[in-house]
Amino acid sequence: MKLFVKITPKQQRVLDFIREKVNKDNLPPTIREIAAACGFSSTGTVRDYLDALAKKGYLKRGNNKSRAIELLQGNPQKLRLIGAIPAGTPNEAHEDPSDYLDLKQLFSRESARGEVFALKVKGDSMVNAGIMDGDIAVIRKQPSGQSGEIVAALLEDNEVTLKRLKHLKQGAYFLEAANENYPPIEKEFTVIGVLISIIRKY
Amino acid sequence: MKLFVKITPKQQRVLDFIREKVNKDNLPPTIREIAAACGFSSTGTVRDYLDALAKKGYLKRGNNKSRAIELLQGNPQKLRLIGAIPAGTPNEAHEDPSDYLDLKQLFSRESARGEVFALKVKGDSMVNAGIMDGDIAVIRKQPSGQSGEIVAALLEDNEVTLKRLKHLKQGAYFLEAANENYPPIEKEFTVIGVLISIIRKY
DNA sequence: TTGACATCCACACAAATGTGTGGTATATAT
DNA sequence: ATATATACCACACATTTGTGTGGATGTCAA
Repeated sequence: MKLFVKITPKQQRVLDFIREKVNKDNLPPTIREIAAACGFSSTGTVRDYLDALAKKGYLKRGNNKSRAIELLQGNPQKLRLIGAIPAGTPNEAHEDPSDYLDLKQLFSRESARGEVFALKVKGDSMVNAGIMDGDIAVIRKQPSGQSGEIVAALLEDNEVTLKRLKHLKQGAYFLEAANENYPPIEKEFTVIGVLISIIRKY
Repeated sequence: MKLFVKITPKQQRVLDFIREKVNKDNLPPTIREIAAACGFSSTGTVRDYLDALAKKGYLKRGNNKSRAIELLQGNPQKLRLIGAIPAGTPNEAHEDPSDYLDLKQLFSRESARGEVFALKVKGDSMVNAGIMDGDIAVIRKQPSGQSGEIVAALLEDNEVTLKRLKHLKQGAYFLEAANENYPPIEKEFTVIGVLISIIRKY
């Protein structure tokens, strides 16, 4: 899949119409609606445009489904997800669903059950785990965690903290920071959930 | 059109399925897709449900148009966002709208200003900036960046890398890793965008 | 000159799709 | 009693819709 493929003015016009329809009606147009709007007399022409735009990564098409046009750029819900560019042939258009990051689906399963909340991280006690001051930690609510998992825990003073949970042989637990300047917490604490995601905004 | 009309459990089930489809695929379902999902053997049954839900103001229907179902009572996908010093346990409900993280709006502003894409981070060259192997970097496409900003850059060998951009006095630039094991990159490179967010899933 | 790409067309066809008609049954309110 | 709403079904039908096939022309790089 090529990265930044230029789009021709005519392709831009087709794309603009689709975007306009989606924004206005919340419903992508059919092939014939595009043809009528852009002045094409053949459905095949529109199909060629859609295939070209899909190949360039501007939209995604469904198979044999009406109106199955999904915009990928200028649409914050779904982002193109690229890995390291393989040196050689970077121009295949493969329909790998893992090529896209769907923001709506990021936590859809968990949040549908209503057991997810977000926690703003304060301090640098987890910097060595890549968790920085100001990060947003997404937590799935649950009363315990496995050893090594990063959990949100409620301390005695009603403060919520993010630490790595460690099990001891005797069934005891403690909380370990990912920063040598912070001592482990062995006092009483309650696990309120496990970390499932970190979101940071710059 | 009446609002706040009660709907029956079965109507709720149909509505939930539509909402799920719209959130997941950005495409409303067809009548027959609803029938299959909700266990109806007749398309007429679904039409009756859609008419009932439309009459109650929960959705709007188009005429003779496929998938023309427009939800009128949306569900913003929001997460409770609590700070590090909560006034109580996160189980308590305090309904401040600023206490919610709206996933749909996470990158709406940035994507309005330009194209946004996601890049899967490879390697540990930015660990000291809290960016780890496997993280998803959200990049706003732009051809340059300010000194100190973390940018995605295209190297000579067509590899995309994430580094901190540094300006020199003479108008020259170089890329600096956030890991002392990696030397700065002063060879030819092209900035393709600036980092606006990091997303990590556990 | 070959190939890839862009830019169009016409027409056919199967499948998908919304709608229409005519039922059955239960419950509830007027 | 009558009307209204809910909750289904089967089947037919006309359209809508995406796709397939087979062209055409031109540009541009290798």
